[in-house]
Amino acid sequence: MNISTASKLAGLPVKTVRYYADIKLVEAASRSNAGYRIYNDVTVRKLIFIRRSRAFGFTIEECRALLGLYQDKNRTSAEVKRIASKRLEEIEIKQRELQALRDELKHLVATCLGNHRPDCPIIDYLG
Amino acid sequence: MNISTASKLAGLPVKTVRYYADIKLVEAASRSNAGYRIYNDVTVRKLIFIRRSRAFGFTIEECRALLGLYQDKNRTSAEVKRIASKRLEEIEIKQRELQALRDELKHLVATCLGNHRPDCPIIDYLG
DNA sequence: ATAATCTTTCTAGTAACTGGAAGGTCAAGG
DNA sequence: CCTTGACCTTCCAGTTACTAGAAAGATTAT
Repeated sequence: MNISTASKLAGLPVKTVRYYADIKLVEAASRSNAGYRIYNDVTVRKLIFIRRSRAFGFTIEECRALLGLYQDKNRTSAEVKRIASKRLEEIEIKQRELQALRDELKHLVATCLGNHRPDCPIIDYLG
Repeated sequence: MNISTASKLAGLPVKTVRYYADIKLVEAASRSNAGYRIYNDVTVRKLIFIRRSRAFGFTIEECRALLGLYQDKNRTSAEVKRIASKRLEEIEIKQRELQALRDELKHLVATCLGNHRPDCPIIDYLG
């Protein structure tokens, strides 16, 4: 399987697939005579795992840890839960920040007349 | 006023103050005989404006636009409102994404026993 | 005079890719 | 056999918004 096939199966851009091998997040693919990368199902499965972990906002380093656990048959679910809980907490903090931001900005936008005059509560607030 | 004083008044790190001049977000400060940057209140005011705009998540380029409007006595509040509304919409999109993510991750974390055994619904889901 | 605390410039690193150039390979059609 | 187009390779640079650190000069306090 060439890189573009693997990339389609994994749902990742070709460049990203190469990149993940460059940073050793997945093992380097073997090569054809011409030097083309050859992919197998196991690596594709890992790429999918990474894509989904990334979609959850796990950093590459967290993905590396999760991937280690994914492959480690001696892992404990407690380890996995710890990483996921940490991420969950980060998400919830971000949510509260965004909510505060939104409320304030929404208020400003609502107050601004948005007409041809220069008076603007948004600018007044920021300045 | 030296850079560290300006930096304290603006609530920004010294490095950041220099950086904002490097990218011409604010005008370059004048210099003392020894080559030290000398700051005035007007620039400090702009730095504060930028800091607050950044805290709202406006990008540097958006700050540049807002700063232009901030200084432009012929601006219309409609222009400002447009930029702020766009940012508001981005925030709300991000909020919906985060909410979906949180719900899913929270469910996974709740389902995971988090014990010494390897069985883990989080890993199962990701893989 | 000396030490501590500024300040300067410069380079390079961060996260996680992405874009593009220059060139080699492969399969299909004429 | 040749060409065309789609693939593949490597390498370098750019993105965002700073931040870290080094080497060296200036200022201030004791």
